[in-house]
Parts: sequence; structure tokens; C-alpha cells
Amino acid sequence: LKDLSEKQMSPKMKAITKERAASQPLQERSLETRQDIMASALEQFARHGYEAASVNEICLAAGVSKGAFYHHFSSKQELFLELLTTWLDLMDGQFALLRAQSDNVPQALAKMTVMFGEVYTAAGGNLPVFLEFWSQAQYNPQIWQSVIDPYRRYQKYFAEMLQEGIDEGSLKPIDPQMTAQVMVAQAVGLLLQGLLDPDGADWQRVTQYGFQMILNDLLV
Amino acid sequence: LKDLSEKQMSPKMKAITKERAASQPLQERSLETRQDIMASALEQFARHGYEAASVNEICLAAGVSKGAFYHHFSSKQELFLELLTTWLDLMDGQFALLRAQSDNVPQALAKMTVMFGEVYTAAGGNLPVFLEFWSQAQYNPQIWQSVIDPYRRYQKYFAEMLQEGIDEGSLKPIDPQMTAQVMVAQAVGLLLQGLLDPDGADWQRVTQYGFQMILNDLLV
Amino acid sequence: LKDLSEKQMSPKMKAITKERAASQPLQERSLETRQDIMASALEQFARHGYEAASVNEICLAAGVSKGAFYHHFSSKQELFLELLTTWLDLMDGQFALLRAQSDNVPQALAKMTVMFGEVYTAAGGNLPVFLEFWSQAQYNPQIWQSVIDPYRRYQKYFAEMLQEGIDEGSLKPIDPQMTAQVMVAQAVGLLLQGLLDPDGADWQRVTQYGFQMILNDLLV
Amino acid sequence: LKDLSEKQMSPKMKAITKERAASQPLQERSLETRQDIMASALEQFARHGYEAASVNEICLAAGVSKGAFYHHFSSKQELFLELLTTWLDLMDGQFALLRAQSDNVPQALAKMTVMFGEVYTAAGGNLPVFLEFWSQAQYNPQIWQSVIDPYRRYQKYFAEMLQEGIDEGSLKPIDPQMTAQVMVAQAVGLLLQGLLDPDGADWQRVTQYGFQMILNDLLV
DNA sequence: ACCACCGGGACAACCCGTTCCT
DNA sequence: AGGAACGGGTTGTCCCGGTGGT
Repeated sequence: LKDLSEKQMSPKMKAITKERAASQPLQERSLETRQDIMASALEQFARHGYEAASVNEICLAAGVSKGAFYHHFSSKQELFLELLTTWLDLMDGQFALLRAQSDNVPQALAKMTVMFGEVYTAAGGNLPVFLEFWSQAQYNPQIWQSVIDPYRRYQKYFAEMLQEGIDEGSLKPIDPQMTAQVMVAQAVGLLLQGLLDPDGADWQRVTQYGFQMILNDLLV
Repeated sequence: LKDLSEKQMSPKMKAITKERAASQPLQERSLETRQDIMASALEQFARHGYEAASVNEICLAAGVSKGAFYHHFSSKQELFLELLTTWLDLMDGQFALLRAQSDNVPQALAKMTVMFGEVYTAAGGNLPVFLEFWSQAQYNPQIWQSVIDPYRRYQKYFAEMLQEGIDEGSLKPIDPQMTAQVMVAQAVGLLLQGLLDPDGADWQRVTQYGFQMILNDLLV
Repeated sequence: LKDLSEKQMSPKMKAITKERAASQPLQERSLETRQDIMASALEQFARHGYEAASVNEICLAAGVSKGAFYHHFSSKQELFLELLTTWLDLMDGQFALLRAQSDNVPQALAKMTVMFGEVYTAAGGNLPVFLEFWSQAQYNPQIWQSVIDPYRRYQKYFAEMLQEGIDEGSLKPIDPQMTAQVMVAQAVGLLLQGLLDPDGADWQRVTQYGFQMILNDLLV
Repeated sequence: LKDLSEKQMSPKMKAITKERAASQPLQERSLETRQDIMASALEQFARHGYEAASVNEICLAAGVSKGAFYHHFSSKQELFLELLTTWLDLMDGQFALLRAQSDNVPQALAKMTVMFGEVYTAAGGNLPVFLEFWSQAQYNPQIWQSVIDPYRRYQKYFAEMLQEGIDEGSLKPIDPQMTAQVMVAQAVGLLLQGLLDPDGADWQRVTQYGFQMILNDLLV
């Protein structure tokens, strides 16, 4: 997740970087430009929202011409989608990793909670895009598809894990489907609250507390 | 909450209504125009989002001139804020009512769950504005203030209720503050899920289920 | 000329005046309203120019509703024209007066110079409308007519005066027509300079000086 | 000064020119577009005044899209200022040239008079912008600055010239400062009169006559 | 008779995302 | 990869009638 928030230097710095990079292999330079744009876009989307963030600003902040922009991305939308999928892929990877590293289900669940906190901090100032993804999904089928797919996948992950736990006897025989949905809902809700009102509470603690409440119902 | 989603007639119908209204008392006519605009705006915001919804479209759909629009609202923002506060006031009223009608705390909590479901259905197709409110709060301090105030109030409501329950002996001595926050988070999360993926689950049932899980931890 | 720049109270003051005036005879009140509007308009036109001054602002500053405005004046233009003619009539009166009060031509000319200085100070902060009159005359035939008529009249006045002076032997036999035009031109030029760069020179003195130069050529 | 008033072809002609120009080197094409816009703007400002001239009209008359317009100028104001400074620079150049070409002061003064006449004719139909410049200087500090600077410079030019004349013994020991101001004032006044009432007199002749009057006071 | 609210459209300036051509 | 140009669309405001209350 860190990759999403690095490259936070000033445009001026960027310009210099650019000049220095002039003697790089072409392909490398192209890739770098592409990532500069993405980093800049991420920040702009987070700061102003998808609609209010202008391509112009993104280019300016990235130290890149509009011509370059449309060379790399066919539209603002595509860039947005690209950002979205990158984000989701990272999340997916994290999930899989965590699950693989855990021996039993309760342990994996506990780790999830930790990871959740990490997402929150790792995204840095760019967490608001998360909400923006969600919001835009309402109005654009393609984004909706891209957001809903992994989302359902997460729920399935959880449900399967819970089922496993039940099977191995470490969890009570609750309804895995619905429990998973509740858990995800809680996670999402806490994220949004932390997003909107970061100083309103110690959200890390509240998150721990909330998951513990649910676990109380699950553990044998 | 119903007032927010009525007035769903076509623009053509509206135009006729307008003409008929020409002979009404001025004040009444003015009020009606204002509400027409608000209803239209609610729909447009829900359908396209705050930024993408144009004042022009809102006026067209309301069968109202832009002159009328800017007579009633000084800006798109102000209208948005107006919509927001109306919504929140309604919610506040519902909360207070429900609490007053309940004898003990567990009963009130149960009713809340029901009310939550009602919100979901009552908003009709215009629920997406909810997300839009949340989203815009990120970028606009005034909206943020307007959204965060009642939000914190709700949490306080809940926390007080829980404290009451503990005092009257109907609830376990849990941490009321954090529990309230978790409950609100779950509500919000479920709402968003229902918003994004209405057909992904029977959210009414999931909601019931989720609150039951929390209640299990609370009840003596 | 003073009438043009009095009534410089704040809108608040006006509002009070208005309320007090509620018990006045209707006609009187109407007249007052009309003059309030004109005073406000004068100020607004002077401050922002004809186009940039909005009827709204004029009304606000006058403490008058837009309905009232259009009751008294059929358009912004008409008001402007009204202002213009009022101004010009005042000037005309002053001219006639001065000429009547003078025994011989050189004396009258000297007095003109004094009067000119008075115009400058009497107009107070609202002198820029003068330029605005001139400017608008370019684009609007009606205003042009209203501005050009008295203008030519002034020149004729001067020319006649000079002719008189020649006839009575107090002036050299110069071309009265062209001399008059030059004098008026100088007056206008000095006015504009004083308008644009009030602190650039002691325009009163320069005016005296300039007219003296011309007089040197005229006096026998 | 002629450059300011050429390019008076119809929009249609322009469109053709544009298409032909599509195969020009980019920089040249850009420059041409810029000048097309400026020429069109000059005409529109002259015809309707600064405020009343719309960017739309300017673009239409120039055969250029609004996008192109805002690519070249950041605002209508900036364009106006650009026009102003170009004009003033031209004037400055003319002044310097004339002075350099003259042997003694009286000769230079005489030439100035001629030049003044040329300005009048060279500007063609676009002289009204002159008044517009003056007018807008009242309401906009930046324009004021741009207009007042060269203006004071002209006066200083004149004053220095006069001082030179006094020193070289070709002029009487008058006050050079005030005399210069009077001369400029007369010039401005005559210009405005010629502007407002072109058929009211033979302004060329009147100008000659007026300057002669002043010269009478200066020459030894 | 006078005034105030309300509404009507046209249109302003500006900017946006995008494409074309070098 | 980039500078120039495109045109449609944005919010907001302007000037102005009409309708009803005082």
C-alpha cells in the first residue's frame, strides 16, 4: 500500500527529477511519467474528489503536459479506474498473504483486524479516494463492477474462513454468510468514521473493541 | 422521511402544475416552488452526484427557471446544505420520538433497528445522496460541520442510552462510548453496502442479525 | 451641483429614514425614494462604471426594492440618462448665471475658470460618472444626443462670448469658433487628468495657468 | 500604429485563413491566432466598450474557439491590458523617434502636433478604445497603473523638452512642468472631442490652431 | 398609487476534457 | 511527448416583467 502514497515531492522537485531523467532509457522514463501521473492523480482525487479534480491540476502537480497525460491514459475515467484496480490488487494480496500465514481461523481473524489498522495508516492522506471510489461506483457501471467484484470476494473469503472455523470446531455454528457481511460492514463503517472524523475517537481502539464484540459471539 | 422522495412527476406534469398555481397566493406558490426545486435537486444529486448534477438540469426537472432557483437559493452548495439539514432534522426527530416511546433500553434499541430499515426504504431511490453528503463533507468545511455535528449527537444519544441501560440493570457494564461508536459504524457500513449492492444480500435480515450479535454482548 | 453628491448616508441610515418617512404624504415619499435611487445610482456608476453597476446594487445601496426601482425608472438606461440630463441642466444654469453676472468678456472668462474648479470639487467622489457619460455616448445614440447637444451649446456660448469680446474691443480679432473649441478641449483634458491622476499635480493651479496662456493670446 | 487596425476581414475569411494556416509551423500559427484575437478584441472593445464586448463575440469575430482564447489569455482583462500596453509601447516608440529626428525644440514640438494627427487617423475606427482604456483605469488598479505610468512619462518628456528649449534659448523661461501638463491636457481634450463629435469641426485644423496658441506664449 | 416578492430567460466569463498535428 | 486549439458546458448574475398586498 505504501506505493500509493510515496512520490510526494513538490512539482519543482519533480521538474528537476524530470530533467535528470532525460538520459534514462526511454521505457523507464515512460513508466516513471506514468507513475508520476498516478501519484499526482491519487492526491488530487483525495483532496478534491473525482469530479472536482481537474486533469489540468493533475498534470501540473505531476510536472507533465496534457499531451503526455493523454498519451498514457485515454481519459480521466480510465486513470481513475487504473488507480482503483491497483489499490484493490494490493488489498487482495494482503488478504491472501495474511490468511496463508495463519494456522487457525481465530488467529487469522485477529490479524485481519491489525491489517485493517494498517490500511488506515498506510494510505496516508489519500484515504479519501476510498470514499470517492465508492461514490463513483454509484454513477458508473464500469467502476461499479470493478468495486463490487473484489468486494464480494472479500465477503466470500470471510465466509469461507468462518465456515472453516466452524468445521475445525474453533467457532460456533453461526451463519457464516451473514456474519461475514456484518463484519465487513463494521469494517467499512469504522473506516468511514475514521475518515470523516479522525479526531473524534481512538479508532484503532474502537476497531479492536468492535471486532472483539463479534468474536465473543463466534468463539466456542 | 417520505417528504424527501415524493414529487416524482415528469417535468411536463410540473409545468402544468406551475401554470395552475399561477393564481395561488404568492407565499404558497413560493413555498411550493422551493420544494419543487429541493425535490428535483434531491433526485439529481442522487442520480448523478453533487458535482455532476447541474443547476440547469435541476431547474429543468423542477420546471423552474434559473432566476427562480437563484431567488430561492444563493448557490448549488446552499441548496445541498439545505437538503442535508432537512434530512438530518428528520432523523433527529425520529430518534427522539422512538426513544420517548420506549419503556426500557433494550426495547428502544430494537426499535432503532426497525427504524433503520425504514430509513432505507423511505429514502426510496434517493439514498445515494447519503453517500454524497458524506463525500462532500470531505472537501467542504461547512458541509463537514453540518454532517459531523448530528453524527456526534447520534453517538452521544446511543452512549447515553447504553449508560441508562447499564444503570437500570438491563445491560452489562460495557463501555458505552465505544459500544455506541461500534453500533453506529455497523449501521453506516450496512447502509453503504445496501446502497452499493442492493441485490447482494437481504440487508434487512443482515441488519437484524448484526444488531442481534451486538445485543448478545450487551444483555445481562 | 451639490445636490448630486449629498445623501451620502449608509444604507442602514437610509432604512431608518425610510421607516420614519412612512407617515409622510405619499407623493413626498415617492419623490424621496426617487432621489435616493438617483443618488445611489450616481455613486454606483461612479464607482464601478455604467455596465458594471448592477441595478441590484443600486437598489440595495438605496434601501429600495427592485420593484420600486422599476416603478420609478423604466430601465437602467433611462436612469442613467436622467442622471445625465440633471447634471447638464445644472451646468447650463451655472453657465448662464455666470455670464449674466459679468460685465465684460475677460471677466466672464476668468470666472469660468473659477467655476470649472468648483465643478471639480463639487462633484465630490462622483466625478467619474462624467467619463462614464462620455464613454457611453459612444455606444448609445440617445445618450450621444443628450451629451452632444449641451456640449455644442457650450462651445457656442464661448464662441459668442469671444465674438462679443472682439466686438467690444476687449479681445484681439482671433477666430472665435476655433478658439472656443480649444478652450473647451483644454478644460475637458484637464478634467480628465485630474480625474485619473488627482495627486499628479495641483490641477487647480495648472488650470489657471493654462487658461492664462490662452488669454495671453486673446487680450489686446 | 497601423498594426492595430489591420486584419479587418470578415469572420468567414478568417476561417478560411485558419484552414490554410493549418499546415504552418506551430509557433507561427500560434502567434497568428494570438494576433487575430487581439485585432478582433480591439474592434469589439471599440465598438461596444470593454464591459459590453463579450468574449464570445471576440472569438466569433476572430474565427477562434473559446478554448483557444483562454489558451492565449487568462482573462478578458489580461487581453485588455495587453492591448493597452501594445498601444502605449507604440506611442512611446513614436515619441522617442520624433524627438531624436529633430534638431531643436520648436521643431520637435511642431512634429508632435503632426504625429498627434496621425495617431488620430491611424487608429482608424478603433480610437474609442482609447476612451475605454481611460475609463477602465478608474475601476481597475492594474489598468490604472499601466495607463498612468506612460502618461506621466509623456509629461516628463514634454517638460524636459521645454526645459531644453529654455536652456538653448529658443523658448521663453516659462514653467516647463505646468506647460507640459497643459499641452498634454489640450491634446487629450482634442482627441476626445474628435472622438465624440468627429463631424463637429475640422479637428486637424483646430489642433494646429490650439498648439499654435500655446506656442505663441513659448517662443521668444 | 406604490412597493415587494417572485419569477424568467438570456448570457456572462471561465474552464473542462479531449483531439490534432508536429 | 507536447503545444495549440476545440467547443460544449459550468455556475452564477443581470435586467426586467408580472402579480398581489398595503
